[in-house]
Amino acid sequence: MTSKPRWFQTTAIDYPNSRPHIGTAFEKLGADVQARYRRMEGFDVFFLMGNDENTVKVSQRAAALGLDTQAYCDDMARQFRAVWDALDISYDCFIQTSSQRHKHCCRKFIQKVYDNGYIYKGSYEGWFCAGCEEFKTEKQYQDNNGLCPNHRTALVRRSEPCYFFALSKFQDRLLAHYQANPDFIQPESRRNEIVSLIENEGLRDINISRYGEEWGIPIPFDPQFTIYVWFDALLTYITGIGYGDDEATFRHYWPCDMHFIGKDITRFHCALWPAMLWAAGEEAPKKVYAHGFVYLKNEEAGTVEKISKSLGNVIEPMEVISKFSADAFRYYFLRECPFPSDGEFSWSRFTDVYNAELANNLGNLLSRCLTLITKNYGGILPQTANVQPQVAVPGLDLALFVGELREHIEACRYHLALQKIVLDFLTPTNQYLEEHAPWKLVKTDKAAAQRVLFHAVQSLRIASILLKPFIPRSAEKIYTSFNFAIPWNAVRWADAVVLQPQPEDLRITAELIDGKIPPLFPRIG
RNA sequence: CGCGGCGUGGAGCAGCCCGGCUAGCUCGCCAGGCUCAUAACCUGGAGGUCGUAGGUUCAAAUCCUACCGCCGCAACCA
Repeated sequence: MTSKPRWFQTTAIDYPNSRPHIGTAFEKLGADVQARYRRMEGFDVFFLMGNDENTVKVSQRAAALGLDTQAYCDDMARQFRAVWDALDISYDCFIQTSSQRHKHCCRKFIQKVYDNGYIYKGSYEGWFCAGCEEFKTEKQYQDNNGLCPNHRTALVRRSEPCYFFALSKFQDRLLAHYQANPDFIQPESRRNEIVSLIENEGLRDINISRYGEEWGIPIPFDPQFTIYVWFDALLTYITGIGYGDDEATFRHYWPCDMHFIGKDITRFHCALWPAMLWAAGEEAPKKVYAHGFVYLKNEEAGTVEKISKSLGNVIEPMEVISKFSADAFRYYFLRECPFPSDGEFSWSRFTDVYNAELANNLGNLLSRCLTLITKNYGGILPQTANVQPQVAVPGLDLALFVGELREHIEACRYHLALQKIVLDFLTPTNQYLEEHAPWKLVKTDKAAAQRVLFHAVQSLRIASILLKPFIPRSAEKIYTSFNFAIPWNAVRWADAVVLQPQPEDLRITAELIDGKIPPLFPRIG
């Protein structure tokens, strides 16, 4: 293992009932920015993702399609990964809960919790539908006047044996943990929610078994039962890094630095999960980050809708990626939808943000710099070797600026980080060009115009570094358009602050067509 | 009284916690400028009862009270 500080992060694992939509992607994007940023900061990053397959609904869905459940899961996992790959999500491992490795390690874990005395046998009573072969919640019972929402047949009161996890025993310890670790649940609003929930309602022991299911992980100490999907799903976070079969790797990365989850499953991660770990003698994760949701803005109706299959308003990421680009997709959601709270998607908003900030501001800045240097200097700015560069933004304290961005990124306020880059850095650089007008200056004082361009290009270098976690491909294109000394792969976040002379004259290395670079972000018409 | 969030010029937001310069920003709109650039860029302008009604204060978008409206969560919806 390396001596670098390590950074282990996960995203929630997804049900492969259907393909991922833009909301699912939102979470992965937020996590990906963090992972990329941490790598630039020199961390030994491990980024875990996966699919949650041991649920009855998955086997039902497979059966409906006439497929073997495992084959169905494998195919869905392939499709999920195809989307994540297309979005440049830089995960290190993708785990399927139907994998033998996960099942094996999962059984080891639950056995340990059982041995430690936190699992006991009891019976679960509730409203059961014979058609669905599952219990319905009290709310479902009431909403449907005692009938099954699917079968319209009467629900029957039924009790069956089951195993309980003694969650209630951890209530005080959890509250103490929240108190001692104020950052454990982020953002703060979610933390308040959980704390008040536990203080007001308390925690009950939960049923962690299902009886008579074929699909799922059998409980080692009573194989007639399978493990409740949540108990099993959460365990990916440790089986994915070797719990139970690769002790060294597990010890290296655990406890997790950040679990990225949706705000709807906060309680599982903030209450159940730490309790499970403690019950097995392991440490709780360091931080759980519950991000907001993406809703759809219905432009005709002027309303905001939840994304759902039943409403038929699902937008698949691939639709946006193939129409525009992965970076356009990334930029929109990271810039326009606050990660800590909710955001909205609409095609017209997408067009606005893309045109205004990516095409007109960033892309155009690159174009004008490249063209000016090519036309007037043949692509090389003479006598710029060993010249001290300056920031082309008057009054900007670069170190302070980059430091503020760092704080935003570490708190997952990506929208504010991007806003700052555009407003406080890119726009002023465009203004700088306007003010010094090198296209005019070059006619009277070629050396002065050359200095203006030299400094303006520094902005592009800095911006590309700062944007690397957000829009990696475009950032690379910008950076590699010039002969900057440090290779792209070796660029650190801190390099954004460093203004250093280069041994060579600044020159354009981008591939030009008729002396011009094709627009980085062609405007959407 | 289940919990939580929101309501600021046409649209989207910031400001509110720790009241105080002419309520700030982006998009859109209008008028100029520039012409290096992706009809892009730059400058200026119009447009606001800061949800409603009270209260506290020399002073409230900002604090207090009530009400109205919208939304999310409510233990297998990312």
